[in-house]
Amino acid sequence: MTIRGRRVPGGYDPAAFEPFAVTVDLAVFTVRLGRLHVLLVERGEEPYRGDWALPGGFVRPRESAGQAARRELAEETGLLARTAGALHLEQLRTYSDPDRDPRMRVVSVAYAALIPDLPEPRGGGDAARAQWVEFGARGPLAFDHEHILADAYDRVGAKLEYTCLATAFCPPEFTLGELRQVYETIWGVALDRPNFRRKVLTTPGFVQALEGPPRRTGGRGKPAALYRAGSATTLHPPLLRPEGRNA
Amino acid sequence: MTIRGRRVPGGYDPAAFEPFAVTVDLAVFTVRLGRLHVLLVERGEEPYRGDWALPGGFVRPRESAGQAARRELAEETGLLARTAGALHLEQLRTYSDPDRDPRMRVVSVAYAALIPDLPEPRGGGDAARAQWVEFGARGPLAFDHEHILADAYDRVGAKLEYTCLATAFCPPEFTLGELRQVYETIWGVALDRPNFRRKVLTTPGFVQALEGPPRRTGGRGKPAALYRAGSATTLHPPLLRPEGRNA
DNA sequence: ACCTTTATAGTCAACGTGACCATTAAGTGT
DNA sequence: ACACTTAATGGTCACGTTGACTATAAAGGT
Repeated sequence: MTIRGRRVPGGYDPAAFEPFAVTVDLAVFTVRLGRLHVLLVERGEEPYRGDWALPGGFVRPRESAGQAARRELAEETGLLARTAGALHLEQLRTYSDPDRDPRMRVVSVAYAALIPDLPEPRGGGDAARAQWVEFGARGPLAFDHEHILADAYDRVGAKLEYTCLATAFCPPEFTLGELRQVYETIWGVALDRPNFRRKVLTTPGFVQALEGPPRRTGGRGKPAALYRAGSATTLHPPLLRPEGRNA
Repeated sequence: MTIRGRRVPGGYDPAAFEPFAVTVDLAVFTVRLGRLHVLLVERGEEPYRGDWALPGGFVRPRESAGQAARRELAEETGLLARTAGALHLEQLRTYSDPDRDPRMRVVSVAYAALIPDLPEPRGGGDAARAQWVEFGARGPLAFDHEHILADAYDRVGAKLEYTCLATAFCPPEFTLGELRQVYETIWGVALDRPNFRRKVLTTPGFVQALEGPPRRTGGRGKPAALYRAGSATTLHPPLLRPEGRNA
């Protein structure tokens, strides 16, 4: 069978059905002032006009979902231009409930992104306003974005345990206190300072000490040594969160 | 804007583009005779006619990708009818490279399925033949299925470490030796028998001892006690594979 | 000066794990 | 009948990691 000059699988004609739209949705996280924030846009149209939603948009005919995610993030927030490579972007999973969008059949590939607390987002394009909203302090989100965001949060929390992902929330140079605060903020627990330090420093490749004598203060207290993210990506053994189980 | 009686997002008309097709691809694993096997179908049409491919098919307009995965698995193999709930099905990730299918734009949601070595698959529908093929002993697969299968294998191997997933490969009643063989087969390593036993039995909810005096032999050696899968889904602490790092 | 805050150094016991060894209970081969 | 093989099961022991905790150092605030 041939449709629009392309062969399609026998016995099944996709053009006979109503077309699928494919979108990407982004759960962009950052840690700001010791609190987890999510990047949200305010919807300017129906349905869900005025509600918060995850940034995202349609995948174009000649790009992959990952490319679409990067493009949308740049378009709607201007983040990519400033942070360059200092960005962790990871595919979460795909949401395909037939009724997840009341207008038409939309299959959405969700991504989670982690960035340091440097940039200030700016709204643009379809998204009237893009803002950092504190996680947990927001009304219900449009579509199934509440569900997506919850999944993204679970994934990020879990990946902190066995990967070096936490450094993605930190600027290029950071103190161990800042790194620890990432864990404490996302997990919502207090970690023992000396134990955390020991764990991080004895894990090869997690962080890399900056030799220069420069030290920096976070406000009060003794100045801390500076570190950079190391070359390792996974933690062996993992840094498990205390007591509470994740599932 | 209204298309086919449905409102579509302003400024972007999905019908103006060539439509996306959405498919599911399945990486179905089982452990048979101490070796990992994958369920593959032989392609009956171009492109890749005669090559092996992962079972899968189009997502229909009124079903989710997960429902499509279950339906395709049943249609192409008849597995679901026999194994009922004894099946672990998990979304892997979505593959969306624009050129992954030479015929048209196809976005595929990949799933991994784990089943015990009970059923015998039967080809049907589009799939001429569905067969268990030993993992690693096969020619290149069609499309990007080689890539999908490799990702699925990595995921399964990793999840054995921190979940109770291994029991999904076992029949309802199994011995600790059979459970251990699942790990050894997929990880490709030998595990210390007493240590494995201790780990499994001291992890609450991993397995549940069957009180009846029934014992069973796997051929030679002392008969082993039988167990059922427990209620736990995650392993704390994890059962890490020896030495070699996964990444 | 004294307190608060944070970083850093170190100790100690509990726990989990890997490496072993020993025993039990079946089948196999002579 | 006997030794040999195989696999399950029971147990020990040393080591490494971790959680809890104490102590010291270096900054700012009052």
